[in-house]
Amino acid sequence: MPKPVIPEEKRRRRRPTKSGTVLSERLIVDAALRLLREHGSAGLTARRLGLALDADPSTLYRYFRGMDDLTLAIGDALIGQALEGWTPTGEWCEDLRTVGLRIHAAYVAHPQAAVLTTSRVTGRANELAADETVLEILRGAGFPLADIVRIYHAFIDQTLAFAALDAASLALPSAALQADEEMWRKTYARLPMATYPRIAEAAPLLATRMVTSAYPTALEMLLDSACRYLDVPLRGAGNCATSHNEPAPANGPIAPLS
Amino acid sequence: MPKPVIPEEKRRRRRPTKSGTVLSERLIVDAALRLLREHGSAGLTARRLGLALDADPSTLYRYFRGMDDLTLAIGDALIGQALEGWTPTGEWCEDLRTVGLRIHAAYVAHPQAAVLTTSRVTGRANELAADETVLEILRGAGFPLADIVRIYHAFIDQTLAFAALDAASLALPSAALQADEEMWRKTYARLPMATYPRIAEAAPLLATRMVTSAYPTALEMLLDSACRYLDVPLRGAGNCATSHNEPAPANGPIAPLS
DNA sequence: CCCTTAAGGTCAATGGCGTTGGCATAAGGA
DNA sequence: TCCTTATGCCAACGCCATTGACCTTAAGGG
Repeated sequence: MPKPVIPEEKRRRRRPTKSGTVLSERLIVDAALRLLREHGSAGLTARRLGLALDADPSTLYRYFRGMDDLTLAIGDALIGQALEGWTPTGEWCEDLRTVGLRIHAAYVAHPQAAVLTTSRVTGRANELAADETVLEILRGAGFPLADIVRIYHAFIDQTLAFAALDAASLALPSAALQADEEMWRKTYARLPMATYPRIAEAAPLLATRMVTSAYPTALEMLLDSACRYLDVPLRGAGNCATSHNEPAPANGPIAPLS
Repeated sequence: MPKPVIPEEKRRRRRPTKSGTVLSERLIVDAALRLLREHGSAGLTARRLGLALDADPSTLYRYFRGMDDLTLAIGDALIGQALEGWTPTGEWCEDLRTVGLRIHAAYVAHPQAAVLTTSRVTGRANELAADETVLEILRGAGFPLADIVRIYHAFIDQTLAFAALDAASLALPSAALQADEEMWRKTYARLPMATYPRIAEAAPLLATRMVTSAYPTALEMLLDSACRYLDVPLRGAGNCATSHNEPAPANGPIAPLS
């Protein structure tokens, strides 16, 4: 067992644990999700997981290379849930909206798990299926390939990015979460009009809006831009005063600015 | 020291550490940023920080309530860097673009630190100043207050969300990072046309695009939607087939869907 | 139906982590 | 110069992930 690679699902299930249950990847992932919900995103520990499964912590290393490998398996499960049972209607705008909201909702439904997995790229089946779906929807809308890829990129990363952000808020220990929410009601609401005039005048609206997710709004703006672009590919009159013909001018690399 | 609240910046600096240096919040935060860059986002530990400062780990608790408090201070520093030295031009669209790209860049320049702080709300001075700035820009554009708040919310959360997502990629151990990038070139590029036709046809474009940040594209689409909305507040003909009059219809709460 | 074999459990130990209580000492006001 | 106390240090506690050695028992051939 120094570094004995873990056998795949082709394992001939063998010994039950001392309490009688027979382990499996599925069983472990489910237990992990339960632990995450109950103890927070930092509450998934090998010891606790062993305790929850009535098995020794070291047993987990028969199923996963380490805790990181386990989190990838958890992420795969979440993606799978997102589009489970959904079928496209053919209305590209509606379909894109639904897919976005579903993926976002699936992650946000398991915030503590989402925090650990949102930014990981697994290349597994469920992830591929989701990508294929989005590309297919955009193709059906009639975009040229270059625009399909541009919009796909913005759409999927925006969805994952908001999922991660919103999940992170929800995954905070409840004390910190309440503190954050009350920040908008108390701190921000009582800022002096003299030094923070714009925050002060917007405070009531901010207090109600900032405690919700901005994803629906941002998604709608993205869809809006794509819709209008389908009619008028290049920006006509009445746009931003600044001039640039490409809707997505320069995509910098993710960038080691140091 | 059971729970001896930490005195504020009104501390009369006193003893130097045994190696002669006199500690300060600034010094500690800088050292923390250095550690994060060198050892990754999980590499900031009290022990290592103590080592880097030639001070006992427990000394840090004279300056911060705990490691969490320290991360908030780090986040504050990042926000401060983002808008340092910038002044608005008066062109709202350009200003909004610049502010967005600057905040995004500031976080992405310290990916390992950004991972820890992007989703936290501190309510400190630098954060407040940034919020005030964005609201002021939108007000100057002529939006009514309700729209100011709507767009502000989408803009700031989108910026932070992408910053977090992109930072998370960069903060991965370099081995995992290369693996992710090659995933698009190898795994995705060689998927069978039969089962994944859309991915297959888009593969070359995906390979070059997916390894960059989608933030510039998404930001441009948001600005595009806002710009056009300023001219035509309610959606006219030629929009999405699905009907809804509000650009941002239902903002769900961040949502315990359980 | 028994016997071998190795898969898959358990145990114990290692080294790292955040955090805290007690103690020592030097800085700065008097 | 002396006293107070802010601020540093030390040692210890109870977590954590991971690993190597050992043991138990089910699987599957004979």
